[in-house]
Amino acid sequence: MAIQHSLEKALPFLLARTGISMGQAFTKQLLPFSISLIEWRVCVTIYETQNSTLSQVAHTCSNDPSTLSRTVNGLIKKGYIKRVQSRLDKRSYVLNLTLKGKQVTEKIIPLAQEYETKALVDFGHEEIDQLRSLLKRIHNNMGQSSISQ
Amino acid sequence: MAIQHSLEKALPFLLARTGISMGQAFTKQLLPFSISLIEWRVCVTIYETQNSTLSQVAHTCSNDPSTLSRTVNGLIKKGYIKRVQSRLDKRSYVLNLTLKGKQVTEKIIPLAQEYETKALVDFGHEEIDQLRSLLKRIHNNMGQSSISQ
DNA sequence: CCCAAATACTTGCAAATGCAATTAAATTAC
DNA sequence: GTAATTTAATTGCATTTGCAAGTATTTGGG
Repeated sequence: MAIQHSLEKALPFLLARTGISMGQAFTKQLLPFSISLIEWRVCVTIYETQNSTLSQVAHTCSNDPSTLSRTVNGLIKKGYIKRVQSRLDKRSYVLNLTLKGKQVTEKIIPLAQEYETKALVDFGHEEIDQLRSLLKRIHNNMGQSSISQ
Repeated sequence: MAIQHSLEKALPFLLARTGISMGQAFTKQLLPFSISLIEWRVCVTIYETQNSTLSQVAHTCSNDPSTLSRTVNGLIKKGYIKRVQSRLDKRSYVLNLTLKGKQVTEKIIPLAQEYETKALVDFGHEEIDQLRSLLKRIHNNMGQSSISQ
């Protein structure tokens, strides 16, 4: 007899596939802007938290620094980001959007908000707030505890 | 002045990074079993829903069929899965676990449950249920509405 | 003060990924 | 019944990814 287990109840599974499908759908929205999903995430992260370093962005986005290093290089080539060596820690480079990068980001933000509204079309405000808070708690659990090592 | 926007409130972002970090953490748990995260997902999907076809598994996991085609080939080589052409629709192949595949899957299931428990350490039962239901609703919204096209 | 360990970032390289094109079969329209 | 369209799966190919190794810098212990 089969072990009692259900994918429909397995949260890591539900989370992963919801994240993947949202990502795929939003990637299509980004097509006209010639910006990839990960580039968008980096831009909006820096937009929000100025003077970020690469490792801070990597932590925020849960991506590998090596991946983001290349992403940032691409964004610098596109003229969206400027990178300056930190005076406090010469191993790090402080990242900021250029005017051009800021303009692109601000053009996409409303799109992202509209997209989110559609994805959560039948959700009430309290539900959205609760979902946010649950996700943040999980992310915290992941960062601290032994499970991520 | 900056547009009003916060990553900490953007659900697609929160979802993506939570899914990514959970995936990364569980990948490490799988290391001793020499099975990748996506292989595990395929196995447990087939474990639960016997006689699945590739496209059904792809839909369940929100992965590209071409990716899963290769994953399934690998799992067949490992002797975890058997693939038989469907009599009803000769374009499809019916997938099932072999005994060996079933044994491996059943060995990992408790680990996955334990892992989930750790990730949700400070969550009550109702919170977990609610999170599940919210995620499923989003996944539904994604599948149906115009946003995924 | 100095050496060992840790951290920030980059790069090489092999593996994974996803889009596009292909083949084969089933479905729909006429 | 046949032609056109859709669907299932695979494969080629270019891109992306992430681990491991390497360099540079900082931190901590003795």
